[in-house]
Amino acid sequence: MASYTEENYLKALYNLANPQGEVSISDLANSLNVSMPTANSMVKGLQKSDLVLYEKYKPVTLTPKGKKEAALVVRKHRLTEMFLVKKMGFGWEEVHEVAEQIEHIHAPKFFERMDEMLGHPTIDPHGSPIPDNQGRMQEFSYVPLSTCKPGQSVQLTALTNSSTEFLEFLNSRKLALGTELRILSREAYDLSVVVSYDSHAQETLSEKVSERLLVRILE
Amino acid sequence: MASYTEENYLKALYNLANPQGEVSISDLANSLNVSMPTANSMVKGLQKSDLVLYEKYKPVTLTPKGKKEAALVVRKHRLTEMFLVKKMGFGWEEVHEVAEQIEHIHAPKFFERMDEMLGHPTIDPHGSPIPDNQGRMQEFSYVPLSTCKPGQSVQLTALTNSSTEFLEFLNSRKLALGTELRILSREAYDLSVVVSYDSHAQETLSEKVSERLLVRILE
DNA sequence: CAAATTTGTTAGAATGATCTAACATATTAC
DNA sequence: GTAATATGTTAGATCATTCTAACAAATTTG
Repeated sequence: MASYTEENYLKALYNLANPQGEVSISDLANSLNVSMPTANSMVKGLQKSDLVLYEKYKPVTLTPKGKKEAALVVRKHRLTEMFLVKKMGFGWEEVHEVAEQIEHIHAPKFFERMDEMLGHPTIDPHGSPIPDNQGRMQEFSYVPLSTCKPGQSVQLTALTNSSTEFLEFLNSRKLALGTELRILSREAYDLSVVVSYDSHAQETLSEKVSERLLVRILE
Repeated sequence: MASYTEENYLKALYNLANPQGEVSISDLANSLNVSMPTANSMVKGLQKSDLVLYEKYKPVTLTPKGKKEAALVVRKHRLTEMFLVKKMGFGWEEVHEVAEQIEHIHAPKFFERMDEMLGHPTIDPHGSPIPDNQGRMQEFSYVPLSTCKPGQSVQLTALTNSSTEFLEFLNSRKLALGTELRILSREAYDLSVVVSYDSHAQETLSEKVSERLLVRILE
């Protein structure tokens, strides 16, 4: 069984994977705040346990076994976030650190009960999909707000970044998952997007923000 | 801040302490399923952090600082057990293993919310007291079993006499500190008390014995 | 394409938590 | 009050996870 540390490596590999499923040693080291030699030697260990594929000077890939283990950790993380928000009155911006710890608890029944109490949710409070108990993830077709055109109506469904600062920014603008936006215009000079929603008749979102907001196109 | 492992040592010392607060290295090692040299070297480390008092060949004692840290871990453990039973539908017999893990989570708000949702409980599902958020344990007033009334549930908590014979008598009846007793009846002619506990459906304790058993009334 | 930069690897060491073997001290029992 | 037993300590090793320093390969850039 993977250690606490190994679980964190698996999760990072899962989250950092490019469309080919590859992660560089430097991205891995960076994301876990460890040195490259550390990441390198841990990857060799994960390879011995058949959790990753790895060749010198090549990027790392999760094996099916590693991917499933990683997905189950992610499942525990996202179920926990949902539980904290829906059942324990936490704000969505403050659940990440706690979930980072609880995701390593080994107690299937604990997470099964969360799942039942939440009615088997498929997305977490930030709109990220929750893998099922076999580690399978449902597919979504989200697009970044930055790729949408004026005149379109879209619904905010997920985020590519869940940093506290970003969530606090969204709170300050009363933007939440599920909010419906109408795209008024896109400024050519700085690529910012002007939208209206609810009581906000006109709100300008910078390119940086609009790239991180994933939306479902309504019309 | 104490590591996961150190927290387990502190908790064991807290739970194993005799009335003088002392714990032998062998009891400590035994309770944690580690070798004596391991316990010995960990204790030296805890001493460096001012969490225990220790002299070669002498029993170990928690410092006030160590005792407070230990009590806060115990608090998290017992609050968690209560939460699992009352809010998540667990049976009281299956919560221990999960609580052993969750007690090490560092997230004050998580446990504060549990505490609020449970209405600030003072005992856990097994009848053990829950230390407050300053690590203080409520004091219980012990009464002799001989003064209790039929129908009451009590927990054996202390003895007025610790002679070998008395302890051996208690051992022979599988009576230990912490055992919960239900008082079935009191015989008028010899003042003996009939109790049930664990697998002992019915056990008669003489007046002499029941005067020497100090119990905490549970209900 | 050669130089500069980035990325990755090896070697060697440190720390925390654990072990076994061997020895020392305390306690118990005759 | 010795001898036997139980308890405690030291020394030395191992394993997981981490580091820095030095070197090697791959990629980017002029």
